[in-house]
Amino acid sequence: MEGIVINIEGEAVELGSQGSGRGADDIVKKLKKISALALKSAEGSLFDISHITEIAENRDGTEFTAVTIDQPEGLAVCRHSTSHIMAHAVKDIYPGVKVTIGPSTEDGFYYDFDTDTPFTPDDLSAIEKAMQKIIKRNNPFVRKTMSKADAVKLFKAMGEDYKVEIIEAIDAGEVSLYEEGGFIDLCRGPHVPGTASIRAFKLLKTAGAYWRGDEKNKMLQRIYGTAFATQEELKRHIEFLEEVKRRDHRRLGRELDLFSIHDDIGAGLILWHPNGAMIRKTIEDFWREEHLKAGYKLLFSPHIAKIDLWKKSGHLDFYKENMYTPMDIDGADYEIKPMNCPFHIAVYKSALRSYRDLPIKYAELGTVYRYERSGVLHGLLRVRGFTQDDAHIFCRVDQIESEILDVLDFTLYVLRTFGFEKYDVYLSTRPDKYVGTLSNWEIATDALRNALEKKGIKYETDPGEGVFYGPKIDIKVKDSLNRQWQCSTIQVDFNLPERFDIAYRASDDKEHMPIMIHRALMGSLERFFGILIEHYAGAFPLWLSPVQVSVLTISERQADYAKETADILMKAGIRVETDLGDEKIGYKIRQSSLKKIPYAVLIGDKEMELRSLTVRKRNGENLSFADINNLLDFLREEIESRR
RNA sequence: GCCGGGAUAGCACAGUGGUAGUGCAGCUGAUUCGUAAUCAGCAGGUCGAGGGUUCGAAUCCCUUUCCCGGCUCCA
Repeated sequence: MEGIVINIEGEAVELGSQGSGRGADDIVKKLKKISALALKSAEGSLFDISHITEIAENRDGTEFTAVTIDQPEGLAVCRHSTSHIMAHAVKDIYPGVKVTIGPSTEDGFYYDFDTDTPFTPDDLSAIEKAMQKIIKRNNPFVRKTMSKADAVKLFKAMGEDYKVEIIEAIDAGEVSLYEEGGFIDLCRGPHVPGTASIRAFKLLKTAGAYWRGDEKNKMLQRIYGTAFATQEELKRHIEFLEEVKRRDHRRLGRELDLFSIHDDIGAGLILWHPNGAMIRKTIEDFWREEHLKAGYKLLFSPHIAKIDLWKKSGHLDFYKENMYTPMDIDGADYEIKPMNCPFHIAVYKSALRSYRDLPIKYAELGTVYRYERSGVLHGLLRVRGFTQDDAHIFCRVDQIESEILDVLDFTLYVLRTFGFEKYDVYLSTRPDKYVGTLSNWEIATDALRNALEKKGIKYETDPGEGVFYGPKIDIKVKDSLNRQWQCSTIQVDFNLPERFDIAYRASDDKEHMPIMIHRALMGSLERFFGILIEHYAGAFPLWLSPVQVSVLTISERQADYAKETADILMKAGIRVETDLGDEKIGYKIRQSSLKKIPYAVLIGDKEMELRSLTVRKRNGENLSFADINNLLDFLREEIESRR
């Protein structure tokens, strides 16, 4: 065990055996003092603190760092251990339950159990109490190893069939077990030194989950929970979850009268109410304007097409489960469209194209219908009928990179306009099953990568995650709560040009096949709208607000003057509403605030006399304007800047 | 699709076999008020839909539609 160095809060401590360095017990003591949860090797693997001597024996010459709960890995270890404690508590209370797996997740942990009687919310608090007791006892987590055969025997004897199945699938001679207060679980580890290392946790909800995520397997009962370094952080997380609830677009959609979904119309089908429709109209106007500026041509295409089109496009082969059953029209089968691409190709094919025409960029707000399983529908975020902000760029291979560069700029500009400043970018490369030539894949993937690098955009590569027809770039925006949403996608396509045999005449006087780039910036208007509602918590910036200004009177004396004022604003293109009733001004302001109208113009005798305007911002701040033209200039400036 | 929970007035909810309720919103009247809820009165329901059990069903049973939480995180 020569040369083992453990970094403890910046101090390098050498682990020695006889004479040199510090003894293992001594180091463990030191580690416990700083509440270290695990040790991390130079290459990033994690180990138990109690395992320190074994580490030393097996891993000479390696450097380790103490990991505490303040590091992401430490928090993950803590959550994983909490899931074990939960399983322990569940087994204590319900001995017949079989345990399966219980990993840590991005913001907590879960454990899946096989039980005939699902857990209720009352069960959760009982389990929590049992967990508190286990934590209080500070049982040490003890790591053991045994041969696969012995482990199988052990878990078979315990009746833990799932563990047996897991062990049998493990590709190693030995497996590790963790024991804590008599509860033994198969686990790779590492774990916190003792149960008292868990300081703040909460069980959150129960859910059904298939064994190994496969719907052919048995449905298990999952319990979700989370754990944090301190009660304070746990409290903050719970407040965050409440904030998420407050911003729920389905709730705000009803409160602000933006959209609705009806049983008798159908699941996953959206009605846009006047307020929502106004926002959509504003988004669409912006979208069209910017596309024209960026050199796109706008298209409209029908909602249905003959089934042969979908056979030719290949959708019937690879997209069938998302398509509705065809309808018979005069003896021919028609399909409702799940995508817009075949129509855009038909427009491309409607004339002979020269290399000089390329790139040709067609854009359409195309409404498509896709079958989604009933259980996955979710407000505006997962629907069955939606409008894609779709575009197809037909270009030569040598144009791919510059087109991608343009699309990236365009995408980020559009996302920024909607207040999305932060995003993560992913480059997905060739999967195992693919169409097109290897050289084309290489050219296209390089083009995407070069474009990202030229822009200096940080990205992650997802190897093999591309679509079968070409590589792609996905952009996932982060909203104001730092939640990630995928909206934008840029995909190269070798498949459709070939299937539809599209061509252009090149300078060599021969026919060549163009490459297609599919791209969507917002993805689907419905989904994007849902994300926007949550991002802004319903308080849209002025340019998007369905009602921009409310005109409120102090008493009914000012009604006529208020009407005049509102009329001037309306004629100037401001979306305005009035509240001239006999309620008190406090009530009217409350109503205006609840509707999240950006500005309220308050009109009393004073304003009427001086012809000045008092304006209350949504946040309570007061502004005053000498006359209505000053207010108009102010509003116009804010609308144009799209702040 | 599957597991669990749910559907009661426009909205949020209470009501476990015996005459359907509360708050907000709505309507009417009073009030005319200066920065987030003035007061009073009135009206509003095939208790998601269909079937069954019962003297009697919002309530119990079956079917069905829709909604909600999940179903990638691999010991």
